[in-house]
Amino acid sequence: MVREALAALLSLEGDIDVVAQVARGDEVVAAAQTHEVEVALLDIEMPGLTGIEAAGRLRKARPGIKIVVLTTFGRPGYLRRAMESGADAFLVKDAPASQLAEAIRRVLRGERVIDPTLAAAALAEGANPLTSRERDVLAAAADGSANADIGGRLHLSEGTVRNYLSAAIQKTGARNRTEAVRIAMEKGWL
Amino acid sequence: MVREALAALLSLEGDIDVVAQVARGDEVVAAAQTHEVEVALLDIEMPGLTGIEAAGRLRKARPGIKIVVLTTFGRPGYLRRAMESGADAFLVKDAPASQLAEAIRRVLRGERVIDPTLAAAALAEGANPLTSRERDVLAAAADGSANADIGGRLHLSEGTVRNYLSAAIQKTGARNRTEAVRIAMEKGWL
DNA sequence: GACCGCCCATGACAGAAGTCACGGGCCGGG
DNA sequence: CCCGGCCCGTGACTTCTGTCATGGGCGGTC
Repeated sequence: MVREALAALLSLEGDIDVVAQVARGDEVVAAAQTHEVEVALLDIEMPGLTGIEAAGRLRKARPGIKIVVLTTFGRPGYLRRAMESGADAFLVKDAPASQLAEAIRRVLRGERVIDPTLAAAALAEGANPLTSRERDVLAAAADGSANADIGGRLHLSEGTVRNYLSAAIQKTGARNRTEAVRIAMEKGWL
Repeated sequence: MVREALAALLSLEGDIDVVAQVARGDEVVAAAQTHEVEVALLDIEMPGLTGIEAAGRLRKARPGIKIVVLTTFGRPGYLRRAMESGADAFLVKDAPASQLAEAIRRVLRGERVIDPTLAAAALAEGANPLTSRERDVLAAAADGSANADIGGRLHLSEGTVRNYLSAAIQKTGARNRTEAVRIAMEKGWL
């Protein structure tokens, strides 16, 4: 519904045509192959593939297409990963609607468009301090699984899970796993 | 942005006029007083007041206005509470856009509009089994606070917090507080 | 008045979580 | 080659969680 509404909004702009829409991240590249696309507008939260992953694949498959990433959550880590995946613009959904069409026009002129507040936050925070395994374990702990379950799922001993979680708790500055998950989520580290 | 886009979408329908928009739940009633409103379209996740709370106040202040509740999350508990607050329709955002205008027309004809799948889920699940205090404690535990912190915030002893949490864990069928929070959230019990 | 459910509390106990020290293997950089 | 970081593991220890039994007070209902 939101996608169709945004499409309607963009269609009202005289200089913008919506040539294709897909509901899933893993349908993005295929749609970009079969239509004349100048700009792709991607949401991060999508079934199939996230918008960030889709951006990376689209960049590889069709480097000429400009990419605008749109998301509900202005998490600095999202911004960082989106830009690393080749996005040309990064917008949050609570920005005014006028910025959307404007961002599309600007990326077509070769500019990069980023919310300045978010850019500052991303820079201030530095890179993701979690190692690959720490992220895995923390993500597995997010749903409330016990250490033994996580170990089983990731083929690790229970003690190792404890150690990784302890490290993640230290690095996030949290006081337990639940807080660590929340903080890592907010920063976009997961 | 989403709100403006939905407004644009609805404006394209010949028989619908968007006469007012607000960004916060606590501005809904005031806007309904100063405009000629037949139908109010409310999102649940809003700053200030939730759409459900806003629906209740609007129903009291202006009983004649039809209320359509729109939400990202199709949680049965949301549906239940929305209907109890006097909503005439309940839609999820991942429904096709055409349903939105259609729902507005139907509530104006006096009908109630509810996603049948969601209605079945709400009925199958029964009412919220958590007591008021269990909800309070569970909500306070959601961010990862320790029992002692929760007790301090809610003016309870640590042991009492433990007891309420234990009860909530039983009732949700969870195996620890984190899972209990997740389940209660999914069902819309918080 | 007896009963029930909710509220709040205490104490005891088993188990899970979190910290710390320590070890080995692997790989890349100076 | 040595060092550092990441990976994976063990063992010991403290603290926090979760469960259970048990109690009193309060408000409803039959």
